[in-house]
Amino acid sequence: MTVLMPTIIEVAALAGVSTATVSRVLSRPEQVSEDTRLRVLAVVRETGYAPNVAARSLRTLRAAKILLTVPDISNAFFASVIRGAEEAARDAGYSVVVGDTRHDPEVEDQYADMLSRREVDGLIFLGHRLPASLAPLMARRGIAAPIVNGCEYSPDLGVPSVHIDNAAASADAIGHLIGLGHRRIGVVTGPEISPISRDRLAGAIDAATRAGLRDGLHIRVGDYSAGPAVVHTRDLLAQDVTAIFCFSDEMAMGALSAIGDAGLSCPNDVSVIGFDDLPLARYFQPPLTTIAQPKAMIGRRTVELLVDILRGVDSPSRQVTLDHELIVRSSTAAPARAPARRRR
Amino acid sequence: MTVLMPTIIEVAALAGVSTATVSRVLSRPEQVSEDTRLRVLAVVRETGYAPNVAARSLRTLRAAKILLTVPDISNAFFASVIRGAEEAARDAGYSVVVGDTRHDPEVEDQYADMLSRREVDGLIFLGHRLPASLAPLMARRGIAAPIVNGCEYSPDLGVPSVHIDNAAASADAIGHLIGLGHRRIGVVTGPEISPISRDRLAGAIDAATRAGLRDGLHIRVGDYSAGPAVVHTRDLLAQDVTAIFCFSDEMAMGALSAIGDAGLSCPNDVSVIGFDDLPLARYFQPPLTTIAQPKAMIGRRTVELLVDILRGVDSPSRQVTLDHELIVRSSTAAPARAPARRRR
DNA sequence: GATCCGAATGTAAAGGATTACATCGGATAT
DNA sequence: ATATCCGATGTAATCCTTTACATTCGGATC
Repeated sequence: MTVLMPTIIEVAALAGVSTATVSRVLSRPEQVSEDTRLRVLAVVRETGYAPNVAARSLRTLRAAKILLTVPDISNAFFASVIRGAEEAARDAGYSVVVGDTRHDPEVEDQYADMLSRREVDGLIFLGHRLPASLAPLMARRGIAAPIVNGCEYSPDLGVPSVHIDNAAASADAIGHLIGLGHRRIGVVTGPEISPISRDRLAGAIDAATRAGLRDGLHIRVGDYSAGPAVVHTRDLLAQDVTAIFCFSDEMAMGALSAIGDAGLSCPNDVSVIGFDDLPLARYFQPPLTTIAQPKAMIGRRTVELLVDILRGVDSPSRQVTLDHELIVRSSTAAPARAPARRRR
Repeated sequence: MTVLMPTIIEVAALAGVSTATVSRVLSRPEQVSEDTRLRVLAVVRETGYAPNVAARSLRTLRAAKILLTVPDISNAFFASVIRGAEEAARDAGYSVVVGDTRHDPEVEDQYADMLSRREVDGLIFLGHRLPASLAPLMARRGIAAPIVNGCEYSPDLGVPSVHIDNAAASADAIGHLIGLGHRRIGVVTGPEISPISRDRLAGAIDAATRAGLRDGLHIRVGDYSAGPAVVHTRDLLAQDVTAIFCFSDEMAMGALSAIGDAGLSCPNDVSVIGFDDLPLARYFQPPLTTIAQPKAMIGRRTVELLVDILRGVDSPSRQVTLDHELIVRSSTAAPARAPARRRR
């Protein structure tokens, strides 16, 4: 290992070939005779040479980087998506730049500028907002723009996306509760602006309506985080619901906390069902019944979709729907005969 | 917004100046007369021009990027550190590339190569291993190498780092339990190889020894994750401990789960204390007593340290110790008079 | 033996920004 | 009026790689 990384020129000189040949050995080895190839490779190994990415990127107009923005990086759900995306990206020769937008449109725009500036080749965003500064690009390139959405499928965005069937998943959750005998069910949603939350709500209402229990649904608007869910749960308990469906496991955690605080017990007095199947969900008290999303796979497929676009591959599907799964643990049970009443 | 991003040459032509002047307007505005500056800025705004980062990076040998590797991105603890790092990086004009090494030395090496290749300007690693491929760089540049560690302070690494006083924090936790009257205390540590875990263990043993309770400490080696902590907790309950100190909140969650499974209750039968103060810790059942680490601040300070190094600033301190705090919630209480016995 | 072909390799332009150095013009000093 | 200086700007080299096009050479074809 030399003090400074050698350039392709030095490698070429040492191997007694031109820089073009060195470059070819590294990127299109089949074009080079075996003799030459081995000689060059030996020099590369000796010197520890690695191509300068800036020069390469300048010449090729490719950055070999993908920007992945998440609305809240401290949300465990996104962590798994990121992991899946990183793995897929590495497989495809890209690295991932993770951007935490903190739900801030201004920050979203800042990150989106990296795409305009060609600092990254493509963008995957897990929120529901397409950054404003990308509108011209979308208008120009449409579906061929190197932009992919994860989770928050929204047809009017016109962006390829990877997601589960949120309405169906939600219907499964409600169906599970109704099947257990619940008739008064609380629902804690995500923000109203979130398409994902709207889909889930539609699915829940639909399932309840089909069972003739539309009026048994008590809906509260949450924001996927635990704090507000605690408040909503208190409120729902006052409505004598026997079960609560939270649109995220974090909110389910808040619900369990509120149920305990109220002197009630889950699932004896109130059942709780979550959404996401976080790694910790099985360690909740009681272990949480929830809808599992294939988090890592969502990350992986968004990257694959994006890489297809970057390579100009005509992918058959620009909307990928992955399977969800209802994971039944111990936080759901048949309701007690008499409606639960809060003690103390 | 034109179809293709214009180059500095076009901007220069439109503004009737040389490319040098455009460049100066953007990076050293004080060197340019106000007239010219305003004229150039107007053209920049009109055309939506932004410098090509590859060209800039090629010329300046700076990538304006920092690589941040974490051993496990799905661990909520790291999420907060990442967020702090990203914010600080953006403040300093850098963006952060997050790498998830999954505790895999090979992946660590792959990421470290990005530094050798000058793909990033510096590296922050949150694990305890300095990637092997960086040894030559460290040997050459020593403390001036653009490498910083977060959390896992290890003097022999010779790398600047940002961390809390883990031994003292751990002693605080044990002191809290002893103060409540606990005499048989379980400790679930991190992996033996983790310096952070060793420091915490040393602090715990030290505190117990000072109180004459060295023999009351029952130590089990965990790995910061919930699963193994469940098993260790079962084991510790069989030893009739009245309190358990876990070196991470995730493990505390596992402990709580195991305590519930054993038909015991926290804190009545067994107290539990964690480490990290994850955002969700307050929603555990019961709300978790834990040691708070300034997670975001750790991220922020690592970046600041690294940026100082990159700028050649002679920072006074290469080891930053941040404050921790014992957060007392409801998972710790005085032990019951009679030693807890497992029911059923 | 001349011609052609193709595989292997070389030459040199291009990619876009930064910056050391050169130049210019006007103000200041003498 | 001349010499000097300084601020503002321009010129052109440089960063390193990729790749279109040119060249070379041995072998096949006629």
